[in-house]
Amino acid sequence: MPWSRRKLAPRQHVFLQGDDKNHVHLVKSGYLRLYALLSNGRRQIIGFKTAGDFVALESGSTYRYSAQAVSATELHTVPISAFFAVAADDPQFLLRLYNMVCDNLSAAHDLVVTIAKRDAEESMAAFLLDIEARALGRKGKSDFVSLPMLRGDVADYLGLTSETVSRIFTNFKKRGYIEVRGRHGIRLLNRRALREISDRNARDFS
Amino acid sequence: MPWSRRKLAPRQHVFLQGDDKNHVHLVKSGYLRLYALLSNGRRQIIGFKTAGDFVALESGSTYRYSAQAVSATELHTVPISAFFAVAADDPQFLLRLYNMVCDNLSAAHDLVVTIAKRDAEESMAAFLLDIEARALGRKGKSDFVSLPMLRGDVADYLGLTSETVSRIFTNFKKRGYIEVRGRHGIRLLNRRALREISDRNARDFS
DNA sequence: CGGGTTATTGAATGATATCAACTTACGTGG
DNA sequence: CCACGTAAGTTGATATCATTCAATAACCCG
Repeated sequence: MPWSRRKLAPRQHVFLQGDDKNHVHLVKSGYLRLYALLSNGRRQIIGFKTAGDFVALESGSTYRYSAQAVSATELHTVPISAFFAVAADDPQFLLRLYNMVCDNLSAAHDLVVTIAKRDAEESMAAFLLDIEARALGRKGKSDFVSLPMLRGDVADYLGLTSETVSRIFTNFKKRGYIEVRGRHGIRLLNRRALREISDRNARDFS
Repeated sequence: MPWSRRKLAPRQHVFLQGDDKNHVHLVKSGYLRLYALLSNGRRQIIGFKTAGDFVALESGSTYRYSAQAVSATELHTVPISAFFAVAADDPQFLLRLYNMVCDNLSAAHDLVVTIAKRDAEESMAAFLLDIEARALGRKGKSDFVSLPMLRGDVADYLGLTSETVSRIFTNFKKRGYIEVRGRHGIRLLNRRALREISDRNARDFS
């Protein structure tokens, strides 16, 4: 399968919402944000992609969202025709793609659940636990996790404002649940407490 | 492919979150709600399914959400092993499944966007337009559309409360945007206005 | 070290949840 | 077929929490 390498600087776009979809992308290193620009000008981030993740597996002839580098990012790009030509000949491969999209679907459902919590603290706690769990596949436990995205990215992902995100970071710090190092380093000190917040009932009987 | 027919009364479950996933389902008539029960007891509806829709195409060995009949529903049920045996032998069929899951993924993204609007009126306007568009495939224009689900379902779908949903219905009625007949009939009288609400900027410069 | 971007903090506003009372719709059985 | 009873929906008052606007502080790149 033919592919080409591509390097992106922060803020550079892989593609824009509405572009003709001619390629599928595989992230080799770095970090991407996928986002939709709403007609009202707001931005909804629908996911982040990191090394090993495929981008644009969905059907449709145009991209439904934009993909932009958060930090310096390398990716491999494959013409979509070649990609699906291989897939059509190799049911095994197609099945793997199928499962990847299924995983994306589950992730989207999780995002719905996280957003709809309607309590900023709950959403944030769930987000931090999720980010750490995803990173834990690579690193050792109880270590600092990299948070490459900006506060505004977290906000646009969870449906909050960057101020609220900032306030909750501060609040979690004060309560000793997390430790923050610089802008992009975070370490969870009290996962249990975060899990309780993430799971707590809005109408609490305490 | 072997399949069996199944009839469900309102409130009856097709399956529960956490059950072993042994079957795939195809809705023949009626209406289903798919929902996740959160650890805090709240319910997040992640989608509704109607005639022609497949349920449980996702990967994974257990159901990640529950499926329950809203109104009397008929469906065809296929053992998952048989289903994927056929799919593995028939790349054409597998590709169609792939595209269906992709559509589900897009729908989930749309839901994220709708919820994250964070303005109840915007979410509701988008919801009504979406419901009508989906139903319009079958019926003539400017007609009453069936809204089989309850107010509480809409609320749990959009991340609101049933009271808020109710208030907005009333409000849209008063403004002449919609007409409501009984509990389950609705007709959009002013799509343009609804679209403007759905698309309006929170920080409006008017 | 300096400039610009990003993040934090504060005060006030406003939208939606909550709690509670009341009304309507609808299916069931008489 | 009508009356009734229950579940669903509506409406109102209040409280809460996130947003908004604004000012300051920290970070990071050259």
